[in-house]
Amino acid sequence: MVRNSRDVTEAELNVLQVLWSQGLLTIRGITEILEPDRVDAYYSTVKKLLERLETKGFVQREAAGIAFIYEATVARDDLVGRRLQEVAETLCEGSLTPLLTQLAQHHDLSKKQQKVLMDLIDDLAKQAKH
Amino acid sequence: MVRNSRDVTEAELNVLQVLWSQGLLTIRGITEILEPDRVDAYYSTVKKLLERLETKGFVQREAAGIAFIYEATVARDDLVGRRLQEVAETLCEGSLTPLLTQLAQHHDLSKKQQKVLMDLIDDLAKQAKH
DNA sequence: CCCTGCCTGCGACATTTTGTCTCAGGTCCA
DNA sequence: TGGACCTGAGACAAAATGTCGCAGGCAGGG
Repeated sequence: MVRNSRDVTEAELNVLQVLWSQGLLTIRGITEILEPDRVDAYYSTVKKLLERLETKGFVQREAAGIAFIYEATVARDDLVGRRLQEVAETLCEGSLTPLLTQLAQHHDLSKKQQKVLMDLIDDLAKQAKH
Repeated sequence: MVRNSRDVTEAELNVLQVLWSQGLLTIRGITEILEPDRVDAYYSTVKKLLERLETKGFVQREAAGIAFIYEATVARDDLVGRRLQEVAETLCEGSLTPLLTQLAQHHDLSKKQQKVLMDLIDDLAKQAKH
């Protein structure tokens, strides 16, 4: 019963977003962006969040004077990729085709775009079958 | 701090998978497929899982003689769609384009297929900009 | 030289979520 | 009438999450 523990939790993601948009930051820097009105209390929270992110390998830090400076080691797109992969594995035995199909049908693509996508999917299907 | 509570948990998904592949089933039926060796104990677990799935609207039941018969009300692809949507909202401000990009780059598509996809993505980008 | 402010490591907590089960009470049939 | 099987309601333990507190170190200003 190994728990699923999602890659990044909600609160952790907030921290990551800040790092993605601001680049390198100290704990305090991040905290001031996330909770400017209660930096004191929230500081520890951010610290813990970063600690967890680091053990998961999503951020790294580097000494800078008295403090540490944190930096994201995954890009937003990496995370997107991971999650897609996870969806594929959890629901589609690892195949990505169903994801493409979903994207093709579910959303605001023009008829033509849908056709392009569906053709590509057919293509993939053949390729897999071969 | 409204918790995220994923659509369907691991254990719940197992139940759903059975329903997807077998169609209509009673609690016992599902249990016998999932844990044939300990039906007695696991029966209650499946019952609870179905109960939760029902409140989430992912299965429905119908009286059938003395018992209830359960049926999935979401298809696997629906779930795929939901999860993709969630990824898009959580990481891409709702845009699906990054997901397509990820799919295009990340995986075993031929050069030609990649090109097709990327063109489609460009297309989408233009369309959005206009 | 000492105080204050900021930083760090380490751990505590309260809540929820999840997965598992137990119980008490009905129903149906051999 | 005794099982065998169902159901509703709820108890639990473990783990995940989000929040903080505390003690100790370094560094510059008064």
